[in-house]
Amino acid sequence: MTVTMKQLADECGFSKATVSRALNNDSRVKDDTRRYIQEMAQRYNYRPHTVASNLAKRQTRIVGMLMPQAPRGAADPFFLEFLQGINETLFHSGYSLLIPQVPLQYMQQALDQMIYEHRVDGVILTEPTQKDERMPRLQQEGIPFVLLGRTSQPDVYWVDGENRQGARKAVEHLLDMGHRRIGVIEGEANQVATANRVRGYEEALQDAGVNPHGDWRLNADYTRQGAYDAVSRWLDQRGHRRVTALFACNDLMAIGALQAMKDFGLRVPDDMGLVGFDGIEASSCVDPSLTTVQQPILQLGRTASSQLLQLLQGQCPAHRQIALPVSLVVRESSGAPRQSLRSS
Amino acid sequence: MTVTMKQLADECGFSKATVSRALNNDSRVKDDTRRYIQEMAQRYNYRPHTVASNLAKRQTRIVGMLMPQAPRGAADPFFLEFLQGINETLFHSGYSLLIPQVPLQYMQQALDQMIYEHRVDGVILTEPTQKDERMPRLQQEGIPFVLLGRTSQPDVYWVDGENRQGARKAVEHLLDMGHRRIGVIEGEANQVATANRVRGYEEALQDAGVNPHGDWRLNADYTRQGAYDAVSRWLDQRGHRRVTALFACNDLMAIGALQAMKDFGLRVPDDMGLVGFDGIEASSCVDPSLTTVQQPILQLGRTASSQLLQLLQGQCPAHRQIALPVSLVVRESSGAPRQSLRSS
DNA sequence: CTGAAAGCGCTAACAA
DNA sequence: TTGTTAGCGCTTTCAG
Repeated sequence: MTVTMKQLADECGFSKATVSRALNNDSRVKDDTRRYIQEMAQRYNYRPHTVASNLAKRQTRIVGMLMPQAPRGAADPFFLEFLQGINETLFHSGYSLLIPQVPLQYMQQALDQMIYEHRVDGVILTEPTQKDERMPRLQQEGIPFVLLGRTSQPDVYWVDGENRQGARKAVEHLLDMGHRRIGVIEGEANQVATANRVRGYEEALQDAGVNPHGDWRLNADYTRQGAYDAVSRWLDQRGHRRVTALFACNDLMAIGALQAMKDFGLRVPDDMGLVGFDGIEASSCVDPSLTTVQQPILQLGRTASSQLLQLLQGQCPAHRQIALPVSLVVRESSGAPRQSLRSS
Repeated sequence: MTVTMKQLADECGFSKATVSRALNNDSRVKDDTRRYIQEMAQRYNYRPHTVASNLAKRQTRIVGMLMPQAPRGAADPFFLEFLQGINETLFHSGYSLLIPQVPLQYMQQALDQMIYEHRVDGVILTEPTQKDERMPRLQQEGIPFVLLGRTSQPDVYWVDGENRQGARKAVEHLLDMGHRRIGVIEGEANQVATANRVRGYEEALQDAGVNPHGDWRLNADYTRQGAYDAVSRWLDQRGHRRVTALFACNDLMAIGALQAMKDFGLRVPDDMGLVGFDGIEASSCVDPSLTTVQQPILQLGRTASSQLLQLLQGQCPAHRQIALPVSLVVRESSGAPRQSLRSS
């Protein structure tokens, strides 16, 4: 039994136009009538028909988000927390988030739907790759978007953690703990974030006068299982014989590495130091707890979405590029003394 | 540079109506013209305007999902996997999922928006409480919905895991391992799932002739931290003095319990056996790995969404209530021998 | 099999 | 300050 605006208008004795204005707080309507109409709307339990309103306004009040490439994705707690930051912000501005969480092969199709079928007003992209073809598409269609991650294109709005510096801090910490031969578990190779984290790793070693050996690099895909497999193989092949610590490009992989080492009979940190990246909750739950680079995950989500909201409202955000600082959280896996969860 | 249906129609030399029919595979249009029009649509890169189409059809092709009450929610891996099952199914039918992941106090508001402002065609509810006021709302508005969880209302469509039987299996397993005094870490009290799991726990004990003691019940809220705190307090107060094993109503709480025991200096399973519920991925990652009751999480999501899709398409699903079986996965925390991740 | 015309419910010029 | 009049882009009777 829904009441339409026309019915409400008739009931009020005003025209649809006035009712529409009153409900949208247009300044051109007399205070009395606005109050009256709003009151009536309440009484008749009137609710605007979003779809109709959207059609007329040529908007959807929906923001699309393309989840990262499989096999990473919603399984990574990082993105969950990120999502929460986004949702929070959007909700308060009356926007909702649409996440076509689909298999990789449909990713393009999902983006097309969002863009060309007018399903969303704006988009949040994550996990940019070296030459990401999603951005030109969005630009061409004039759809506002914000990127989680960074790109060299100067006209793109992005938000990112300090990947390179974070990785540096992680590796410098391992160096401080006395390690010299430090390996790295890399995430997917085509991602910008991977490149930057690996760069930070290399720089730290370089500064310490250590020349990274080819055997010290393990390729994985940002998943736990992927890292577990890669590290297991590496251990089996005795690729680790001279390495005393590993820096993993994210926590999930660090956790996988931890398990592989356990299964191989290596103790962490005694036999092998380990540092992760992201600061997901699980990093504090594993045993030994994981030393990691804490990203301001929620904040990344909030920032990305509020940038996008500004764009959608036709404003021009103060900064196009925002890099948020990260911090090293020292726990057990890198060799520090045990600590309890009690303090948390 | 979007092309509208009118433009396409003009280009084709047909009327909008025919074009609309052709593109929607209406049988009343000649095969030749249909093919021709579809070809032209491709060529001109025509994309239907979803909002307009939705307005005319009085639908949105969007399904809303109300995430569980805080503090549980998107932080629980269970729901992520569940979500994935839903998304998969919906995507293949051209539906998308809207998840207003908002603070608890806005939950009602979010539901209202979805319902009354015609933002969604149907809803998936989770975590029913004893007297859940969301269902009457939806029923009154005639909005199709499916429940994850169960209810006594006979006319509601629901999908659920076998909570009671699962809990029984868990506790019977502990009994088999020689435990008699088995405690339970309960989830939020007002949830139906909690009641059923606790019931299963009680029944198993009863059948074994064990009379559960009041001290054996710990109250928590389905979160890791909540369980950590509850168990820590319990241990401090020496409430555990006669208990040799715990059944946690979900894995997250089991993990929290694990940490609390570690911090207290108790070894699992030697000093205290532990079994969880859900079978989230993390249950196999912790140390010791967690014996748990595996729910068919993905399948729950798929089933719930395909039930809903049927309702949305005006069909009548074969079953109103679907209870999917669960299975006990025995790992280390209940006293079984260590096992490697390699097999996974 | 195809077309004309009337909406879907709301917004936004343009008048008054 | 308010009302009139066209749409937004698509679907769907109802005729032909």
